Amino acid sequence: MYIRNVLETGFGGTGVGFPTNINRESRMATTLRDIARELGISVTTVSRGLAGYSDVAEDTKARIQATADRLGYTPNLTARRLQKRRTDTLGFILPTLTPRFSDPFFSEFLAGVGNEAASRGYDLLVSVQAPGSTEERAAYERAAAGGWVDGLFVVRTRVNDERITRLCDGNFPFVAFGRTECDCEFPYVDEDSAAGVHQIITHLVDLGHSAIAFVAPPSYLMFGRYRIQGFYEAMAAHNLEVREKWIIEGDMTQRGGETAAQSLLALTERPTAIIFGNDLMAIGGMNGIKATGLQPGVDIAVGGFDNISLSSYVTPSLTTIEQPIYDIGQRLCTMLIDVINERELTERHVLLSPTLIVRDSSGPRIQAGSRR
Amino acid sequence: MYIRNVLETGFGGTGVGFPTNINRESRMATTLRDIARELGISVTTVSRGLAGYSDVAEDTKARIQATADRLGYTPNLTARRLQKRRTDTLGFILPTLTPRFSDPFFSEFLAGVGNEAASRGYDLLVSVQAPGSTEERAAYERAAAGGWVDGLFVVRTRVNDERITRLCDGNFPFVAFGRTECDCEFPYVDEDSAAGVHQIITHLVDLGHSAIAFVAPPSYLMFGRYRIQGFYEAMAAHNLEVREKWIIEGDMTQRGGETAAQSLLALTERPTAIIFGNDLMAIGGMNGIKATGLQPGVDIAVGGFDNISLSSYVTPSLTTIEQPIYDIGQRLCTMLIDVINERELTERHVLLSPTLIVRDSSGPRIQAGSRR
DNA sequence: TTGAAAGCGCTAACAC
DNA sequence: GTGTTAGCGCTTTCAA
Repeated sequence: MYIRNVLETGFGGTGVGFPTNINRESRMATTLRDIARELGISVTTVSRGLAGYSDVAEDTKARIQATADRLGYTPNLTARRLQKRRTDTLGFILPTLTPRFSDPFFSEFLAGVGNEAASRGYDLLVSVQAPGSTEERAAYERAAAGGWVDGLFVVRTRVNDERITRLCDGNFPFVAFGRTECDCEFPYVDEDSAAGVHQIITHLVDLGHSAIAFVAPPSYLMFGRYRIQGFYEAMAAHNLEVREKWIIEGDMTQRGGETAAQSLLALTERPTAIIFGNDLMAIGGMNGIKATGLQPGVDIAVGGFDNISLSSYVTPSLTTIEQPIYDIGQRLCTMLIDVINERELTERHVLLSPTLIVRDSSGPRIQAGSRR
Repeated sequence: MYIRNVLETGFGGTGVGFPTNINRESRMATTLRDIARELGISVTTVSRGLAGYSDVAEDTKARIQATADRLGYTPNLTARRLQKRRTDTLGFILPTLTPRFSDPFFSEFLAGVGNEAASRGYDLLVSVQAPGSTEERAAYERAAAGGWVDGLFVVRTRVNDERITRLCDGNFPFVAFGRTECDCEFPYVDEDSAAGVHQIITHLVDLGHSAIAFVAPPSYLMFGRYRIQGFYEAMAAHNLEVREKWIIEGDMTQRGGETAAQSLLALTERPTAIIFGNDLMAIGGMNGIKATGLQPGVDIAVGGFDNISLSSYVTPSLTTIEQPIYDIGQRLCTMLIDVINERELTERHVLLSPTLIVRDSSGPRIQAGSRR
C-alpha cells in the first residue's frame, strides 16, 4: 500500500525514467509473503514448498518455485537465523601482533578453514584483534554470549589462555590450533613441536654441529613453550651444552629474526648453527647473518619452522619443519562443525608428527671446530 | 515452564551434580525480557534504558544497567539486525586462484580492512571462492540480494567484471580495489600501475638496459592489463623494441615466476632484465634464474611489483614498486562505510601514485651489450 | 516517564 | 495438502 502510493504519485509522471535515488526502494527484497500473495496461498505453504517438504502438493511446489525464481527470491538469512537460533557462521579472531602484519600463517589457515566452511555451507566471520587486548577479550565475550557465531577457532594458543578458559566456562563450541596448560578439556589439533625441534637438532648434530642457538617464539605462546622445552630436551639427549646467551626470544617477524641473529653473532662465543622458531624469523635471520658478512648455509647453519611457501624460494633455501597449516585449518573446520552439531568427534585431540625438510640453509657436514 | 519441568524431574535428585549435557541449557542467553521480568518493568523500557534514551528515568536506567550486568546480558545481534534491517557486517569474497593459496596481498589487505572495520563497529564476513566459479557468482548473488552483509569489497578487479556489473545493477553498496572496463560508475581506490611500470623501466633504462622482458599478471585482471599497457607505452617512450617472446603471462605465484624466468632464459635471444608482475613471481623468478646458473642482480636485472614485506629479505633484495595494500584496505573500508550510510564520498575515485623502491635485484649500471 | 502493540521475515506445532 | 497461530529478540511508533 505504501509502495503503491509512492509509485502512483511518482514525480516524473508514468513512463518517465526515475531519478537514481529510487534505487534504494527498488532494492527491497522479495519475501515469502510476496510469493504467497502472488499465488494467493499462505506463507507457511510457500516456506515449506521451498524447503521441499513432502506434504506440499507437487504442482503447488512447482508454482511456488516458479514465482520465487521470477521474483528473484532469496531467503532473508537474518530472519531465518533468529528463528532457528543458529547463525551458520564460524568465527575466527585473528591475533595480530602488529597492526600491519603479514604472516603467511594466517592466510594459509584462512584458506583451509574458508574452503572447508564454504563447502559445508558455513560463513566465516573474521575479526582482527591484538592478542591480550581489551578488544580481543570483548570479542570473545561477545562470542561466548551466543548469537554472534555458532563456534570459534582459537589459534596460537597461549600457555595460560583466558580465551580458552572463558569459552570452556561458557561451554561455547570451539576448537583450537594448539594446546594449553589450562585446566580444561577441549578439542584441538596440534603439531608435536618438541618432536620437530628434536628432528632439526638431530639433523644439525649429524652435520657435526654442537654449538646450537635458538631464536624462540614468544614463551607466552604454547608452541613457543613446547619448542623451547623441546630444544632443551634434545640438546640434553645429545649431551650438548645449552648456553643461556644462545637462547633469544623473538617476535615471529622477519625484523625480529634479523635482530636476534645479529645479536647472536655479536657474541664472543658464536654458535655454529641457529634454529629459528618460525620461517619468517629464519628468513630475516639469514639476512642478518649476511649483513655481518657471513654466509648462512656455509658459515652458519640455519633452521626454520613452518615450511611456508616462500621458504624454498629464499637463498639459501630453508631447512625447516613442515607444518601443514592448510590441512590443519580444514580439519579443524570439520571438527568445529561436528562440535556445533553435537556429533561425537572421532578424535578430540590430534597431535601431528612433524616432517623435517632438509634444504640448503643447514649446510653440509662440518668438521667439529672448523668454524671461525 | 518447560525448563521448570526438566529441572523438577531431574534424574539425579536435588543437590546431585548434573551430567554435562545440561550445559547446553545453561547457555541460554539472557534477553531483554529476563531483565524486564526481574525488574517488573516492560521490555520497551529496558530496551530504551540500555540504549540510553533520555526519556527513561535516571534511576530506572541505573537499575536496568545493573541487572543487565549482573545477568550478563548481551544483545542478540540477529534479532537486532532483523529489526534494523542492517547487519553491520562487511563482506569480502576472496578470489583465490589455487585452493592452498598464500598470497601476502590478502593477509595485508585483510589486516587493513579488518582493523578499520573493528574500530568502526563492523564485522567482517570472509568467503573464499575461486575467481569466476559458480560458487563465486552465487556468493555475489546472495550478497546483492541483500540481508547477508551491508556492503562488499571487490578486489583484483577484472577487465570485464561481472561481479561489479551485478552489484551495480542491483545498486548494492560496494567499493573496489581497482578499476574495470565495465560501463558503470563505482567508488574505487587503485594504484597507477602503468605509471609504476614506467618508473621501473626508466630505472632499468638508466642502468643501461634495453632488452627488457615482462612476466605479466593474468590479462583478465585489470591491473594486469594496465601493467601490460604500461609496459608497451614505456618501452615505446624509450624507443625500445618489444619482443613478443619476451612477454609471458604468469599466474602470480612463485612457481609461475620460476617457470616463466626459465623459459625466458632458454631463448636464444635473452633479455638482460626481467620485470615481474608481482613480487611473488619475482621471488620465484630469481630462483629460476639462479637455477640456470645466472645471478639475479648481476647477470640479469630483476624488478617486482607490490613491495611485500619479504621482498627486502630475499637475496638479492628486490627492486620493486610499492603498493600500500594495508592503507588501501583501511581507506576502502572507510569509503564502504560511508557508501552504506549514504554519505557523500569526498573522493569516489582514488588513483595512487606508485613509488619505486630500488634495491639490489636491479643491479648496477651496465655497459650496453656487456651481457652474455 | 513508562507500557502496549505491532512488526522485521522466517519456521514449526498443530489443527483442519 | 494447506492454513492458523505463535514466536524467535529486538526496536519503535503511539498512547497513556
